Amino acid sequence: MIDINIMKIMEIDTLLFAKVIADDTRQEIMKCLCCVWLSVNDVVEKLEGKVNQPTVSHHLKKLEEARLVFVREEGRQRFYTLNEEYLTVCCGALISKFAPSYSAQVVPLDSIPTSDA
Amino acid sequence: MIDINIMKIMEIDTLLFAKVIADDTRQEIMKCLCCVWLSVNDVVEKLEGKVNQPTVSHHLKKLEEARLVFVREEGRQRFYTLNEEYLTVCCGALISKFAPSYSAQVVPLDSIPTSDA
DNA sequence: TTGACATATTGATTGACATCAATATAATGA
DNA sequence: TCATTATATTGATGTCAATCAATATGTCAA
Repeated sequence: MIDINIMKIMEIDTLLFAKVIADDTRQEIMKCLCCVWLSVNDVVEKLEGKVNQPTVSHHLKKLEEARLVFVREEGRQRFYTLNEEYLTVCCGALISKFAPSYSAQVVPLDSIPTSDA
Repeated sequence: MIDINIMKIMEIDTLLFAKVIADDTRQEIMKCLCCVWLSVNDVVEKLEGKVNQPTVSHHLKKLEEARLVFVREEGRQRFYTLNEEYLTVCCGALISKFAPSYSAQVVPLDSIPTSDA
């Protein structure tokens, strides 16, 4: 059980995770999507003209590919929300990879999501 | 006491942190510097021709600016090691910012380093 | 002081990617 | 069916950053 989870956290692509969160606009979008479901246009409006719709779609796609958001389709709209749990697991993977001394006290081994999205 | 630490974790620039770790070569260097002190040339050799010395110096500078490595000068050599604690704190800052629901169980509030490097 | 070594800096090149305008696709209502 | 709305895709452009060769800076030994 624990072994499986340790294996899973090892498989996490810390480079992909880092690259996806290493963008200002993307971090702003993540902040918007924390704890709430928003449509693409909701996000565009929340960013108040900083970027326009295709750019937001582009970033949401990146976040989706990195499993950092959940998507729910509803008619012609797509609602997104942040996958806080997976984000936490990725941070745990970073610590487990680069700060093994702090791994034990930090990584929540029993909250790792399964692969079937 | 806890308040001060919470304040500190809030001040952490999660965008800078993400950008610095969002590079393959830099992650390899970080892996090399985990738990050991290495000189610049030691790192160059460990990377076995992947990049050359100026590139390694460049990356080490970035890591130093982001407080992710400690430096010790010794004669004409400079030894580096990964700052595992600060890396852990940065991960905690990410979680506290983007996954507040998981913040409590993950962030090690009492292991935040002081500003005087 | 001079030569060898260790690291940092500079300038040029290149590739990756964020952004936008324009357009395509898809769903809904009249 | 047609117009409208919501989102995605495409192609072009510009910017940033990784990399390297060459060189500078700083340290040690003889």
